[in-house]
Parts: sequence; C-alpha cells; structure tokens
Amino acid sequence: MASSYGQFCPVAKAMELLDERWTMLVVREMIAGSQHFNDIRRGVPNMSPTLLSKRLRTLGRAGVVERWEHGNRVTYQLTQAGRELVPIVEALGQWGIRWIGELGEEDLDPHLLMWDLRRNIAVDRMPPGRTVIGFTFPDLEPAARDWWAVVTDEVDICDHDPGFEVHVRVLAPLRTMVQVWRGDIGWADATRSGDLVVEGPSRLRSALPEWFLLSDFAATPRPGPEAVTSISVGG
Amino acid sequence: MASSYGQFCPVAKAMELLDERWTMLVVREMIAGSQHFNDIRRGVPNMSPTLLSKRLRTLGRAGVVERWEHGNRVTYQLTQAGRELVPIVEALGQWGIRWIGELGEEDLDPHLLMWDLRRNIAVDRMPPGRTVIGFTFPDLEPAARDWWAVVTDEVDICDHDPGFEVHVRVLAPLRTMVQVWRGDIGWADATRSGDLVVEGPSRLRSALPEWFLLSDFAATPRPGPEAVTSISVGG
DNA sequence: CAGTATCCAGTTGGATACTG
DNA sequence: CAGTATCCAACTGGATACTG
Repeated sequence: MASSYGQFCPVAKAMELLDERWTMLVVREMIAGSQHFNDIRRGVPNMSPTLLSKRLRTLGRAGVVERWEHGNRVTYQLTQAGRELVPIVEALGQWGIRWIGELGEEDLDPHLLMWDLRRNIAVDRMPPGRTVIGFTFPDLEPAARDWWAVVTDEVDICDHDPGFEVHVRVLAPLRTMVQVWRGDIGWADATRSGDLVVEGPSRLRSALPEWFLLSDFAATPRPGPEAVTSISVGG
Repeated sequence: MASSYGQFCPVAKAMELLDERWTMLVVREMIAGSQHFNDIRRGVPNMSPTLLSKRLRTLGRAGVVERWEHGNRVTYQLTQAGRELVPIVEALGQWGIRWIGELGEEDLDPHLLMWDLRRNIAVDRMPPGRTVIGFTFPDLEPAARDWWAVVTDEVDICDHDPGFEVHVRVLAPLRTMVQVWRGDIGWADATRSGDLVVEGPSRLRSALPEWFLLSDFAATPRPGPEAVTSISVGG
C-alpha cells in the first residue's frame, strides 16, 4: 500500500487508502452492482487480475469490502463504510464531468460503453418480445465496429452477429456515442448534426432515444463557458 | 502524471488527476487558506518542494489552481473548479474520521498539530492583551516537547521559549492531544481520565477549553460500535 | 469461476543540495 | 521567498501464463 502521509488529518488518512490507483474505480464498480471478481473486472478491464485481487484485499482489511464464500462462489460486498463512499464517488463523477471534458482516444473503449449501456436500457419501455438493436462505430476497425444488443426481458450484448434480424441500427463514431452517453452532447444534437444516424422503421427510430437511460452523470449541469479557465490533464 | 485509466467514466477521469499522491492534501491545504508555496509546504511537511512544485503545475494545467505573480511574490489560488472540490474534501475528511480511526505513531506530528491549532484559537474569547499558553507533550523527546502559543490579536506558535510568562499550560501525550483535536475523545473525558492536565489559575483553567476550536471534522458523528467491522489500513 | 505466480520495466517520489 | 537540479532506490503495476 501507499506509505503513510505522516499526518493525523482525516483527509490524509482517507486518501492513504483511497488514492491508490484503481481503488476508487473498484469501489465505483461495486456501487454499480458488481459482486463477483470477474464482474468487477469487466468494469476495470485494464486492471490486471493480480492487482484487482490485491486491491480487494486492501479494501477488505480497511473494512470497506467484505468477502463471502458460499460453496465455491465468492461474493464481494460493500460494508457500511463502503456504502458511505457512495456520495463521494457521485461527487467525484459530477466534478469529473463538469471539469474534465477532454477525452483521449485511449478513453474510448467500446466494450466499456456497451457494458454500461447494457445496464441502462429501459427494457420496460421497449416492445414486448425480442428487439435487436445494432450498433455500428464506423471509425473503428472491423473487429470492434459492430455490436448487437439483444433485448428480451433482459439485455445481451454481442460483439459477434447473433444471427437475429436487426430491428433498428445506431451508427455513430465511437466518440460521439460516448459523448451522448455521458450527456456531453444531446441525442437530438448528435442526430441533427448528422454525426449520429438511426436506421430502421420510423416508429422504432423515434422510440429508440427513450430506450437509453444515459449515464448517471449525464444530467449534471455543466459550468457556463465563463467559468472555464482551462481543461487539460494531459502532458 | 499517472497514466490514463482508459475509461471515459467521469469518476475515472477525475481520479486520473486527483488520485495522485499528495494532490488532495495540497488542495485541502489551499482550501484551508494557504496561498503561497511555503505556506502550503507547512501543511504538507513530508512533501519535497520539487514534488509540490510538480503537483501545483499539474493542478494548474488541469484548471484547478491558478498561479499569480505580482512583483516577486507568487500566489496560488483555487479556480472555480478547485473550489468545487471543497465538498469532496469535506466528505473525504468526514469519511476518514468515521472509518479510519487508527493513527500510527508516524501520524503524530506536533508541528502539524500546532499549525492546525494556530488557525483555530478563538482569539476573541480570550482575555485582552497577551496570553501565553504552554503545551507540553511529556512523551516526546526534549526538543519537540514544549511549545508556546503567544496570543495577542493574532497567534504565534513557538517551539522555543519566547521568554514570556506562561499563563496556563496544557500537558498531555501527543496522541491524546491529537485525539482531542480530532474529536476522537472529548476534552472533558481526557481531563477526567488524567491523560490531559491543565495547569494554571482556576479561572484560566476552566476558560481554556473554550479557546480551542477543534478540527472541522471533530463534530462528525461516529459510527455506532455495531457498524464497525474492522478498521486497519496497515500493511 | 476466482484467482496465483512470476518477472521485470518504468516511474515515482524521497533525500539532499543548491539558486535567483 | 519560491522554487530547481540531481540522483537513485524502491515500489508499483503491467504483461503473461498458469492453477484448483
């Protein structure tokens, strides 16, 4: 673990635990509902399993996470201390979406986007039976370009053609789709500018925006342009 | 700077900046009012000046801090983005004081304690004229044992005898004094147990507790014992 | 599924001394 | 006062492969 700051300040003591790389993202992932090792991994795909294991143990020692074994299934759960991180993670996300606007190319991960979408499709607003939504990111290499959301009473995400008829298709550069998801730009604006195109029967085309619940942070009010001094974390 | 997490999630983007070691403590120090390089340093004494310089530049690039030169004096100020970290730092401190109870020996820094006290003595509740409060931490080596707070209309902290008559003296192990400051234990409890002793005229002895404004986090309600699973961040 | 084992490159940041 | 310069040990964590 990170070495001590040598301060009794509660902020310092909290950060000794929480400012270790990946830690807050693991907590975020657990807040989002992941309870199993490989579920959490899906939310932090760039983290090695060794490191995730280590972080979970550190969080366990700190009393933030509890590990339960039942049979040969392992479950991780937030303790009371962990649940009290919810408002902090929310505040960090709100701050992040207000003040860190720039996304690098390396931030645009289609797996993560689809993983997020999966949890946020309003199944109950969709037609009964099976609906297949196609996603195409024309700017990506062929292997990552096409995705399918097969919606029944649950949502399955496929990165290979599941073979079903596609009822409606969304086409947009990955960056645009991510920005729509984050609420950086509105669905209507993206459509109007031509960056985002929906193909399919007009009834589905007009219904589709209602199916997507955007990121929890999408509705966060953004700072007016007068408040922006500079936003650049690169370099 | 820390490498990217490769995620567009606003929490991840925020943490790319904020989870770098020392960063939040620099922000905390600026929230507490420090505006000059060496003032900030006093709040993060274990941080090398090189590193502080680097962090201030990173925070500058990120639009959290602004650097002003006037004459040969340099001032650092929080921007709007920086001021919006205030609730996050407060929440982190509240979480820290609730859930990270253990303080290691290395966390007990008398300089930091006196530096904190300096900012939190209620001068207006004290007798007019000069009042000198002595502090003795009997458990410390002689060089760090005795401190003086010379209160006039402002507060001066001395680690060498300033030569004035001491009107009232507080004696306590450093850990006890820190715990009182943090609100982990009450002044009255510390006195009753004999860990903390006040010497001087009875009028001053009984007035003295009113002079100390404790840490901003002292009043944070603590979790009931039933909520505590384990608290240990050690290695 | 739920992790461990191993290895090593790269980076961080601590220590110390120095400068305009 | 407000930083820079330099050096290097230690540690982190990324990559990859493997296991019960």
